[in-house]
Amino acid sequence: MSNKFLSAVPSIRTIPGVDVFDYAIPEDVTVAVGDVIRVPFRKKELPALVVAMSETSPVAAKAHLLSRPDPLLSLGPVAAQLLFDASRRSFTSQPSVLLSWIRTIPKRAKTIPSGDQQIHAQEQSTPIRETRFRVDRWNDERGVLAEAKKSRGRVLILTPWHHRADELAARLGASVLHANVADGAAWKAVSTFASATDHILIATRIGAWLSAVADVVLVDEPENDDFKSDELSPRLDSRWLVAKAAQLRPRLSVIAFSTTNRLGVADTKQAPTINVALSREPWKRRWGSQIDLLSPSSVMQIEETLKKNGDAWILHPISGDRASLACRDCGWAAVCSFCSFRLSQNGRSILCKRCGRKGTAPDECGSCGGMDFSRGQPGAEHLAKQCATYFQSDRIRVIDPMEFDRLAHAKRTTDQEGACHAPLQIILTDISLLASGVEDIRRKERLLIAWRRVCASAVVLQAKFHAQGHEEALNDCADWLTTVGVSTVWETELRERRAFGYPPAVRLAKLLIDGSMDMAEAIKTELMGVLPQTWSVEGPYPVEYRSYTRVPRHIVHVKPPVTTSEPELIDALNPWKKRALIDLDPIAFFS
DNA sequence: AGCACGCCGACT
DNA sequence: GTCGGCGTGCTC
Repeated sequence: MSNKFLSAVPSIRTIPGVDVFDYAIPEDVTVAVGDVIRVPFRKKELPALVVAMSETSPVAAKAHLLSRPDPLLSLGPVAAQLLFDASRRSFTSQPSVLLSWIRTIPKRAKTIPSGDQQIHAQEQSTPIRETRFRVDRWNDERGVLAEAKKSRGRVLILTPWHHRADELAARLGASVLHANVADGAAWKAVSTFASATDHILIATRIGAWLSAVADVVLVDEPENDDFKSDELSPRLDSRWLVAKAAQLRPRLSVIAFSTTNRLGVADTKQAPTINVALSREPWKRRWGSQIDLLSPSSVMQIEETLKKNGDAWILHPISGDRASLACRDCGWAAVCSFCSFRLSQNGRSILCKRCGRKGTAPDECGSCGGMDFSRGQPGAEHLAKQCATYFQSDRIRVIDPMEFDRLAHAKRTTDQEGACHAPLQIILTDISLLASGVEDIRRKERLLIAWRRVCASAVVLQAKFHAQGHEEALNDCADWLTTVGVSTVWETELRERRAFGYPPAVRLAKLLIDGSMDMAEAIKTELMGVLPQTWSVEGPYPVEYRSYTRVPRHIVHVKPPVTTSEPELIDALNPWKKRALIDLDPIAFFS
């Protein structure tokens, strides 16, 4: 009765350091590294990824015997390596990372027929590795759709938002994977993709790890910071996963599709010029309009469009009724009880835009007892009510940028199906709102990217675009639509970041420490004692806007020289992963 | 004896 | 990070 052993990473949340568990298997059973199996764990059965095989085990005495470890899926050794690297990079345990990849597997999931060898890479000509800059990333003759149809093998398309994934999947007749896909369907998407020879899967960032088994990865808008997870999700960047998979698999093709090149990446002067039918109008103190947020000229343009049986979309980047729930008398602002983000209001209900939790608006100010919450800026709901009363038309809609993106994609599809081309007028209430909620140092970068994204959609929709806002921002934004304009802004931005010591001009790692200032100071002192003299350590900076119920949080900045490699940085910070959440600055995509 | 609660170490 | 084993202490 001789046994051998396999080492597996179970799909479960564990603390850093609890990574791999050994199980005994009969000598004559074959299991491969990268196979997904079920293992007993405590009182449960969990999905697990086989990461190593061995003849002996240091924990042989307590290793359970798996008499029939039938693989449910074979992902190949690269998946195991990618899991290891992703875990190191995110300073979280391998099981926790795997849990974000494979949540639950249906009870009745089929096992792979024994002896059925998976093919993990197609015979391919030279792989493609490039970023393409396009006004219309999807429909361009060398855009996402064309490339997806042309590609052979397993094609993984990554896109930032659910609605885009659904839209793309519908257009390509392909399967889809995102957070709203139910467990059973998600497993089906993953297992079908991993075991198919020719298949297209559209996924949001949660499917980025599948680049471990894909033949071609197409990335829609990798420059988009919305990709980056907030502090509640695993600290993994899908761009990083794709780049790492590409590094591990020389035959993998990766094509990224962008409208704007990222700040600080080598490919300057590549952002395409966007020829949008643009008019601009600076805010005036009193423009005597019937509608709060629209100038008389905007109102007129809408009326003309409606007269021609056209549609008017008012882009107002504040969703809900009010920008935030803030007291007029004392300035107190309601914050989410879970994540402490400022809450926005929509009628009587409140919404946290960071964690998505909903609730009912408080009756009175939590600080002074006042009842007037009108201090926040009017939101889209508020504006929509005014517009409905004034224009008396159902061809007018008030939308935020996310909804705009969704509508733009939907309308493009119906237009292509031969519907009539009614004229479309888009009004942007205030350009600077496109970058609201962004820290100062990155505001211009975000504004430029968001602005170009909106304008590119307007071009694709063949719409007329009217932008309101402060004079200064409006003056600049026309230049941002040109190749030269973007490159000029990026140059000045980089100079500024250099002056203020901000990424991407410097490397920056953030340690988020939950605890008192003293505790954060202590960690800073430790860091300074251990890290090389050439690295600077700054802070701790207290994090504001945290509710009383939560422990205070402090941030320490670690700035190694720009020449420091990623593995060096990871190794240096690794000892602190149990006492701090560690964020490395996002990497450049194929720089 | 039967059960609720909470602490603390182990999970293979 | 959970889970669950086990000790404590309260109730029937």
